[in-house]
Amino acid sequence: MKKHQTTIIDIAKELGISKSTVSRALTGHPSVHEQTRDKVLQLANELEYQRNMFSIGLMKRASRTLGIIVPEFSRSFFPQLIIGAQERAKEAGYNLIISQSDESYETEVSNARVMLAHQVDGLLISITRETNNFDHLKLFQRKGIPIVFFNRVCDEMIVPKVIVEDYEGAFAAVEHLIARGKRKIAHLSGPESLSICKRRKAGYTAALAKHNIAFDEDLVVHYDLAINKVKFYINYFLNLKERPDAIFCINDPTAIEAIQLIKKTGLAIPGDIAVIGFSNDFASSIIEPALTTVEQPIKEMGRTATQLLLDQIDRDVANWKAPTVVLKTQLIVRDSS
Amino acid sequence: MKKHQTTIIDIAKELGISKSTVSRALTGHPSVHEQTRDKVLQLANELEYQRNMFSIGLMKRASRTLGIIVPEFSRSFFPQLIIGAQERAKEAGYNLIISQSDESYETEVSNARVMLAHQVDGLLISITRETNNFDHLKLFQRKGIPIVFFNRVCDEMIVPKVIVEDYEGAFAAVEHLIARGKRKIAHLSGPESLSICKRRKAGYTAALAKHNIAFDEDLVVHYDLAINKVKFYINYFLNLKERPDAIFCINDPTAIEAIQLIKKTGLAIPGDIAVIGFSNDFASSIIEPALTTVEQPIKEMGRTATQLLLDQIDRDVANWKAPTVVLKTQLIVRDSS
DNA sequence: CCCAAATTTGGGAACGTTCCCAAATGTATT
DNA sequence: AATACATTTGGGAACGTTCCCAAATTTGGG
Repeated sequence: MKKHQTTIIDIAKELGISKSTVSRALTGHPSVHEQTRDKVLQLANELEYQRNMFSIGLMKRASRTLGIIVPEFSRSFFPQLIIGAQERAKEAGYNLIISQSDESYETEVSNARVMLAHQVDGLLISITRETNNFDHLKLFQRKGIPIVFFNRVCDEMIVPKVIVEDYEGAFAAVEHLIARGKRKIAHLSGPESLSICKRRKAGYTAALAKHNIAFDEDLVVHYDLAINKVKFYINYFLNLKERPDAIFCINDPTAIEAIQLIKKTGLAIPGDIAVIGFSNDFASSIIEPALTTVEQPIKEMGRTATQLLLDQIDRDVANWKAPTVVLKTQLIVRDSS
Repeated sequence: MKKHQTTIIDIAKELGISKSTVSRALTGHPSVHEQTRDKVLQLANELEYQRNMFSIGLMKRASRTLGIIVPEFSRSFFPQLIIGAQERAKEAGYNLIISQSDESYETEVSNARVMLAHQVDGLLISITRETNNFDHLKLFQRKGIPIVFFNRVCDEMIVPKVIVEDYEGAFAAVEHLIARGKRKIAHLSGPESLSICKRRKAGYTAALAKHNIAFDEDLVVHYDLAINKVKFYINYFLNLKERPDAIFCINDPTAIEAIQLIKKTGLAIPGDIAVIGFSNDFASSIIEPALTTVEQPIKEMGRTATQLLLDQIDRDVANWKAPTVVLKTQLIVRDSS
């Protein structure tokens, strides 16, 4: 099935010169006669010559390939982020291998192995909601392959990270709810292990404190981000003796689900209950009432993370302070609050 | 920066055996003494040995990697499809390299080159709305690398294809509108070059014919799928002397945009104008009124396309009839019709 | 016209693995 | 004990490229 691939040796033989010269001509090495170069280039083109990544990779011990592992694909957040990462990688002459861990720790570990097998020059990763053990990533460090975390980061590893102003965004969202007269503000958060959840919760708490609203433990619940479980927690809120008058949700898909559930009960949004999300997904402007949310620069996050990775690859200094870049967020006020 | 990678030679030296034996132990070759195998496996594990894809690829002239090129990432359709493809690839022990052409012909060509450079064993592709020249894909055929088209296929190339019942789906959608009493049914289609558009339009035309409704050329327009241009064509429809009483849109994002625009004018959906989409995206059930649409088995399409590709890779018979698999569609009736 | 310097080319090792063939070792059969 | 045969191992070529060093060729200045 697979035909013979034309190699530099084919070209060399055909032109009666050595493979070294062909190689030089093809890679644009300066010390090769112009006529020779032209002949080589033309013949290469004619024979549809294609450089063999394997032999090059073997020689250079580098693949000019970056890997990215994201937890999921089904909402718009990560695909958008990947576009940004891919753009930057391409600009720098790198390819990007994409894989998704499906929110499963095991798949993440397996994906990491694949990345290793593909000899990626660096890894971008946003961990799953389950990931508590980071051995598979520390392995990269031991092998000297740089890593950058984005969005969902690992606090215990000292590597560059890109996050957004989760704290500030959450703070602004909750303060906005307070300004709207809401006082019993609930927070439907994600897994406590995820740092984004911790930071958003901290912003929520701080906003309440600033306005002298007592923190009520019953009004904060954590769930595992499985979209079909939103119903359970919304029902819990709605059936509390003192029903909350606003819900700050950990992300937009959760908030959208919440809005749909609340609407079914006949309660008015935002009159009876206001809802706020986080991330400004595409669907958020479509639902009625349109969702108030905290916008984050998604594509930018992909680009920045990739840049930090490239920085590490170029650098050969071992000990430099791994930066944590924090990108701005912005509150988008719509009809749900 | 990059540390020394442990190789089979390191292991061989350490154990005082030959690299051949190590290789055999690692690949599970039967003719190696059990004790030797165990020793090798244990040391490999200890040294965090990782097989080098480059040398293996070089030897075997196969990468056990498939490539997939999709036109875009921003809506849920292609990401979902990729999940299906990735599942099937993984099951078969293949990795998947993903890239998106951003609806640009040039990027598609460039992506194809990257796939070639990565020595993919096969390529899955859905072409951009611009692609009219297929030289970059015929090159794969000449090199003996199998291709499978899905969703947006190329008619002139004889390779396996996976599509859905576009004709039947469109037929059912239009017939449903007619059953609802609609008679002036418009069709907002995509680029005429795309076969899906041709087929859906044929279904539309046939449904009209079956019910003795005259085909009105003014009621069919083609556009390039740039979402910000929907406005122009919807306005065109609304300002016709004989305003249509239904619009069959080429896909869900278009239909969603249409609904939003029509709502702004104060016209009732579906009373004044019914709207139907195609594909059943996530956002379609969220918008109000919820969108009636033709559901297609997206993940299944990804799986099937991958299977067809694997079939070709395994097969060494040169001339076999390239199959075109047609997957079922199903009309989902909601509130917009 | 010759020598030195600059330009251009060729030869061959190296990258890490697989795989074939031959060699070595072990086991059974007569 | 000798032969045949099965099991296990080692040696080395091959995959396609890069890169170093040396060889060949051209160029230029005196």
